[in-house]
Amino acid sequence: MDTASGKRPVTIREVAERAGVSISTVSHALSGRRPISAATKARVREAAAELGYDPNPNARSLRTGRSGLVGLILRPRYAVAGTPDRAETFNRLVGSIATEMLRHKTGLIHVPDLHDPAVASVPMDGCIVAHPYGGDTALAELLGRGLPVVTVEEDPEQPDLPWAVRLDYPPVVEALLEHLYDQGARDVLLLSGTEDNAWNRRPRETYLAWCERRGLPARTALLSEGLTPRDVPELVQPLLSGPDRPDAIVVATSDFAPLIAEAAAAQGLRIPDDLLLAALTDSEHARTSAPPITAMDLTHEALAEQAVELMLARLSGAETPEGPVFLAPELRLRESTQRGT
Amino acid sequence: MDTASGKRPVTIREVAERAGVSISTVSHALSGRRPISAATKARVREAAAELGYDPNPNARSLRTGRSGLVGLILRPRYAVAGTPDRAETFNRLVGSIATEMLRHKTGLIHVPDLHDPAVASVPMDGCIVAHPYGGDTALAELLGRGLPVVTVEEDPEQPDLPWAVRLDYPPVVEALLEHLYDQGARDVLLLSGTEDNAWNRRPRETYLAWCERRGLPARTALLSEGLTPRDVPELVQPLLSGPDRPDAIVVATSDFAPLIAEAAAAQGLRIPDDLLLAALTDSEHARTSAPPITAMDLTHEALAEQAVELMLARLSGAETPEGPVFLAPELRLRESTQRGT
DNA sequence: TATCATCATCAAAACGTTTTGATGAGCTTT
DNA sequence: AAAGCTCATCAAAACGTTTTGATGATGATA
Repeated sequence: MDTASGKRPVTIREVAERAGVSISTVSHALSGRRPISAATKARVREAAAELGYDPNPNARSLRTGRSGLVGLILRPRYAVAGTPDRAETFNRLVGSIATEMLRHKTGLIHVPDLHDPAVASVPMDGCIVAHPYGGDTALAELLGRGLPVVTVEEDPEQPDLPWAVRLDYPPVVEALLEHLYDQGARDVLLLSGTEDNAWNRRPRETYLAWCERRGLPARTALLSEGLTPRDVPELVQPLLSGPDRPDAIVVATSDFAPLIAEAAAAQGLRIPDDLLLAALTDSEHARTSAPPITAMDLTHEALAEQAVELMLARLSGAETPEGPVFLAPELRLRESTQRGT
Repeated sequence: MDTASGKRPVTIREVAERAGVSISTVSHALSGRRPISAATKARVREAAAELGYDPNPNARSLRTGRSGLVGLILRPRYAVAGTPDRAETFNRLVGSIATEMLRHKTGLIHVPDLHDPAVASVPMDGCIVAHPYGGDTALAELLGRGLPVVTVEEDPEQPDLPWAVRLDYPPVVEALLEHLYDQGARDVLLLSGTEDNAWNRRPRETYLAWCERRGLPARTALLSEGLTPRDVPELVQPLLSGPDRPDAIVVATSDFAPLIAEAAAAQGLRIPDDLLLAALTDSEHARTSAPPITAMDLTHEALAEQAVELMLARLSGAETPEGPVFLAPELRLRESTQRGT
């Protein structure tokens, strides 16, 4: 077969020659932006079909200034670092945005690396930045270029940036902490992740305020999202021994929750009887662990839906609210925080 | 702030003026394709940096004929139809390819709709078509355009199309069937999906051959991948009652396996004691069902890795094997097919 | 019959790059 | 000092569209 490669694509000029008209007539006939007689239009259509004409997207975009494509930059590094354990979050993030874009029949580009000059830049009409860092440089660059940007979660350094789809953490985190309190917890340890984004910052703020209000000690530590499962138990071990061990742990990265449960078991601590355990993301690990672990679901699908809709509305020139769209994470109460009644 | 929008991007002409050189000198200085004196090169670099110059990707691609972007067309409709239940497969497919592309710092475009003329076509140097249909029209169109194509799994009507990454089903499906036989199954029912792709065709062929060779009855039925969970039990119910009910079921779509288990339980059939049950994809549903269900893992991640590597090798002009790359699916034996010893 | 409006089509410019053949300045060689 | 080279830079063409002002033909009006 001659499907080999390097077959030169059909241009509008060849269509014009075949139909016996000028280039501009072809353009008008196909786009319908100027009246063309029915006969000519039919001849042009036929010629285009016979030749298999497909307009060169680069030429078109160069001329019109729009590509019809939306970019996607996914911030959390750990997700890309891509241990298989962390893949679920990444897949869900990417998959839900891709699904939404397909529903709207609009092309989506995963932008590989905005800053590397060796990487060709990408023709996009707008860009979705998911989970930006504090003072995110990529975000700043895109805004500096005047490109329409929609963020999923806010840049914590610029919380009032317009066109953000945000999660409303405080009420849900507080509900979780109150739940732990109800179950008897008086010494709650918070293990945050190390990426500087809204998901790590906001719940921490709420936690600190809650401890203060309740008159409880605030105890926090960091647990990098990039850790391998091997590393976690030994890091957590010392926190669980000794007389002043916490009676509840809230860990950000839910993939680590089962590992903490193991470490606890190794110390002879039962969950939930001796230690309550909850996570700030949901995941298969959390759902299927024994016992199942209470977690906050970030509702990535809903975030994706809102972000894509907002972006497409902006690009189509529709009126859009500049203020942030707030969504509520969902609390999934499971056995790890429910003591037998 | 003036990050509003519509800010006209910086062109190479402005950089040239600022640096006091010609346009072509700027191009050469930045690309290094012709020798430029160190002093001039520095001046150009500086001017570009100060202005925040970013070459227009459309103009560049128009001129060079390459965009540096790879397209992705994901065939299975049910995945896109996107009931949340089926999202796992879609996310894993998309996520693993996106991950690989990011690793290689190359942009990936989700191609929305190849045939809809209302949808702008997309500037890609090559395209990965995942799980093509039999006689796939999109695949044919891309090949017709002379675009480099790599398929994940083959078009079952054109199994010998070059540059495919394929799963080697027969040995693994046979191993599964033998396993069922060892566990006592003598009447195995196969419930295939309705999408016409390799994943539905190949295992079915192996099953029919195996039944023949073993002298067992071949019993197959269809269960559309697009069914909602509600529909499945009542469709399956009649197959499970009566004197000639099967003693083992292999169902393609693993999300349906737990539903079949429920239907069986409703008939008083215990798994694995009265009925063996296995699936031809793996999923969370299968892993966490009670009992956990034996399944064939299609190793999407490995497929993605091979496909992306093959595509990038072709685009970079490297020597690549035309013949298919074969990978083996992995059999995950679980309780649903293991009778107590 | 001469003039004017209408309609369909055309020619040319523009989008922002990369690429290539041409040009001029500065050295070396005779 | 004239001729030949090398090196750095430039001007112009080309990529394939869309868009717009111009043009010619046709039919209606005075």
